[in-house]
Amino acid sequence: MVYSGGVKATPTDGVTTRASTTLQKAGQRLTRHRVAVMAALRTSDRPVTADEVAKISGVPLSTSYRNLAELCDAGVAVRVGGADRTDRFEIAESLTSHHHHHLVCTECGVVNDFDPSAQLERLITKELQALLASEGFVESHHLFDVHGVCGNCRGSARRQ
Amino acid sequence: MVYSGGVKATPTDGVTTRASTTLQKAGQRLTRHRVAVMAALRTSDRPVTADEVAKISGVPLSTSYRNLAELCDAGVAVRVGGADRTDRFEIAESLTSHHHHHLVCTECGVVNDFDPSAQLERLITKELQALLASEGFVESHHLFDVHGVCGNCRGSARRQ
DNA sequence: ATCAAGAATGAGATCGATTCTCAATATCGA
DNA sequence: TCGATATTGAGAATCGATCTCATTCTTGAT
Repeated sequence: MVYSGGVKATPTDGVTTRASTTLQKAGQRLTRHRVAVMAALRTSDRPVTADEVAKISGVPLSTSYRNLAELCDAGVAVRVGGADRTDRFEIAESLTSHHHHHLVCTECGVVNDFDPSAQLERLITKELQALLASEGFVESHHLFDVHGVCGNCRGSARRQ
Repeated sequence: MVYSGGVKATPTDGVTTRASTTLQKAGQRLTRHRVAVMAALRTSDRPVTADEVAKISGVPLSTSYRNLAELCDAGVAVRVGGADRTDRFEIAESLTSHHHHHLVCTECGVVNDFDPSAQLERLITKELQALLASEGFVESHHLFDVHGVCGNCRGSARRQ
């Protein structure tokens, strides 16, 4: 068994650098595995499962789960719920500066990103202010998820 | 063991009547248990878990799960994902005529309802039209969920 | 560089929500 | 009433996610 934990690795771009900094501020070490997991998250343009991260990054599944949870704790990643029972993860918007929402396919479970208009976001922000104050609720983030059937699944349904 | 399945029960209000009709149109029988499950859903002003439904209605857990799934298939109920791994269920908006969104507490998992403004809904509808067409995605419904910490959990955190 | 204290790892065990199984029982139309 | 079909319920099975713990690595102090 080759043990590869704890090996220091080098970030290679802006988002990764910020992610690394955030991680270390949260008191977590920047190991090769964590960098690999972050890279896996960045590889995809949509939220990925822990299993996918493990396959993409070569990290063992339990480490993938553990590191993803730690990245979420540190605010580097966020957990995205979908239509199936499988959690998906993506880099936090605070690091990518790219606010977006999700198209969730209720057939295959895949989650894709889409961008909201500035107008919609302004209205959402405005509306939430009053609501949250009256409820005593402190928002961490909001999700605007559209559920339905994606083009792929509609195609395969027609072909049957 | 007392077997109580299949006993016909009587709906008592508009929503329940419509739910019953919908269920029967979907080819499912209107048993006492199903009525009890629907009543349990209506009892609460927020989405409830299968376990809660079982406790409220007195229906066994496996039957609660099965009937909730059937109600969802029939379009009488919908499954609401939250911040924990526990599914919650509520009566479909098509039956209650009450469109709403969710405040999801990331501490205790409880989901509460809130009402969006008509303006926000109009904008959402408008925005989705163009998007979905271009993606080949067919919407079944959309979720606008605000995640954060509810007043209760903030209170108990402060008290510690 | 060396050492001790603490962090990370990984294979597999465990957990827990949900689904499945199947014999017993009920429903419903003819 | 009868036969075909649906529902039920207790527990088994499933499976994604978390936990365990011995091993190995990292890091700061010396």
